[in-house]
Amino acid sequence: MRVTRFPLSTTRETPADAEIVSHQLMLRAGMIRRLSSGLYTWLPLGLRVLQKVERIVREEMNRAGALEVLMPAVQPAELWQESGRWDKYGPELLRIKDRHDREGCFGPTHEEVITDLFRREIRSYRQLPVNYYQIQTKFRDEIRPRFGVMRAREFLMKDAYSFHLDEDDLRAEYQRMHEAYCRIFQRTGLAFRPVEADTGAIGGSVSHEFMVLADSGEDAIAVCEPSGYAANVELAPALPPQEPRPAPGASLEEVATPGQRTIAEVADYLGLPESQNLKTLLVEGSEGGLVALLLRGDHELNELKAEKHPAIKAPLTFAEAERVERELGCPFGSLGPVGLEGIPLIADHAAAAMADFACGANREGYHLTGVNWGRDLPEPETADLREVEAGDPSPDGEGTLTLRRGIEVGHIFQLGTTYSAAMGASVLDEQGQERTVTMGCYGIGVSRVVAAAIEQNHDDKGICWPAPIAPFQVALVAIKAEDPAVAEAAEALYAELTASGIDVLFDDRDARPGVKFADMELIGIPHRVVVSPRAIQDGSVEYKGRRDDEPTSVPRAEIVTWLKNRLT
RNA sequence: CGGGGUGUAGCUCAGUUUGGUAGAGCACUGCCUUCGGGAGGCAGGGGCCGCAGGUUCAAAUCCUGCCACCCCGACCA
Repeated sequence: MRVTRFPLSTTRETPADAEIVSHQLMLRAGMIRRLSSGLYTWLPLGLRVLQKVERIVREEMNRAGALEVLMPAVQPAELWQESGRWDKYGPELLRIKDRHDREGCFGPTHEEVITDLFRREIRSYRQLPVNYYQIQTKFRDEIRPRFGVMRAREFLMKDAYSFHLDEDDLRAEYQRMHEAYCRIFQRTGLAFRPVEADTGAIGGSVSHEFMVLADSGEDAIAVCEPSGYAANVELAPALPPQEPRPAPGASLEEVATPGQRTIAEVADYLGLPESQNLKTLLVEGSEGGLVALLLRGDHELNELKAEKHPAIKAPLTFAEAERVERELGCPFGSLGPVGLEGIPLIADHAAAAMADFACGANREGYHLTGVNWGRDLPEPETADLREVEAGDPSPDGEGTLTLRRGIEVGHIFQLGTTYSAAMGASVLDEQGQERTVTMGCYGIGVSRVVAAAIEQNHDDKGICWPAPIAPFQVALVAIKAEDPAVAEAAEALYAELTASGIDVLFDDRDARPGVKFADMELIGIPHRVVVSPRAIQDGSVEYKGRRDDEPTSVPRAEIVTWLKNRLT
């Protein structure tokens, strides 16, 4: 491809509203353009990368035995009513009406459609297992789209759905998909990590996310390097403290703490560490009353853990300040578990292990100190409620956790029978008995992979594409192209490289060298070859890898082999 | 949905306080010079100053309403 036939539309200046580096570089390199909030056009350069990722995904899914289909992006409401998600799914679901007033939606995911397809097409256990996938545009009406294609409303996703007669077969397929995903992300050249994950709204039991490690990632993950344990922090269990609770040493006292509300303020005022303060959070219970959640002052509530507790209403809802004032007569900052009549207490394991602690006195401007479980108030019910922290023991008992950030590029689920049961997807088994099938589902955010790759591979000059997903393999730059000898040499080399199957971007523009170099580096082409008068003189060309510091002189006769050795 | 902010050339932004002929840099077009790290000169093209009302002799600028976008939070997962 010649640059004179492939407008680059690179910019030197960084667009003002792009926050993260991948978004900035995708705009500056001319890969994408925003049409509207969360909606992006892929320009030719960006599309090339997107399609490379798509191709790797497709090849590995096919290799793993999955079958490609293509389902409609627009789906009828009936199917969603059948699965029960028409009412459950929030405003993220873009609902639409056609001219006949029939309701439908633009698909954010395709469990319903695929389950419907399955029940119409597959009759016998002998046709199982089967795994259908598609690569297709999804729409989720994100409340706050941001970071370019990283969290867009419309995006390209590979989604796969497998069907099985029993759980064992599902687990085997799940494992195969797990391996296929590892191959896919390895091939894209990304540093990634599979982590245990929550199943969320999709439902199901077992689930893993594939995280590309990046500081800009929106998810936090807990990792234990020695043992290999890795999980999304929202899921990672915090183990109860090993040491037994110290015996009470102080007596209960009420002290005035005027104006002190937050844990930090109270701890500072009382001269105690935050870990000696008890944090009391009031949330709505599943029966309509309030429930008090108790945490050590320096710990954070894990909302997902909380809302999975049977006594707590899901989604987690904090008590309103007004209601607390009315029912308890004090503000949030003065809440404590002592004497909270009629409100169940649930203490985090670490909170239950505290002794001689401080907490609110349920009276504005006062706190209690020297509080002890079992003496000043009953032993509480305990649960794992807190967010894990760096340095916590790993849940598998080996080593300690570190926290890292990641970008979720893939998510696989063992769904079970949630959809097949609701929608009557079954087959006849060996005995001629009708059996509800069990399902798995497997997603990859294809467009997000592109952004994640940039987050992980860039420098101050621009993108440094991993070779397998680079828009072009080689940049060929002619310097002093108006010199007939240079033009001729560059044309000849371009023809030769193209003929040997190398994907070349030939910068044949009448531009200064600095402009060409800067553009080729910004758009991140992995290999660069320069043809110049000075090199022609001694029968060589100049080679430089995108991450190399210095160029290398390579004999003209050897450059094609030289490149091929580096392309693989 | 709540709070904050911004809308002026394709992009990055001045100009708004104090009303008086719409600007700069980059990008774009032409010519000349230059040519191994985003060149220089000259000459150009490009604007419903987000939209709609209002005040005024006169509005990018003041007033009212609306819209869009961005950030933080909540929501969603």
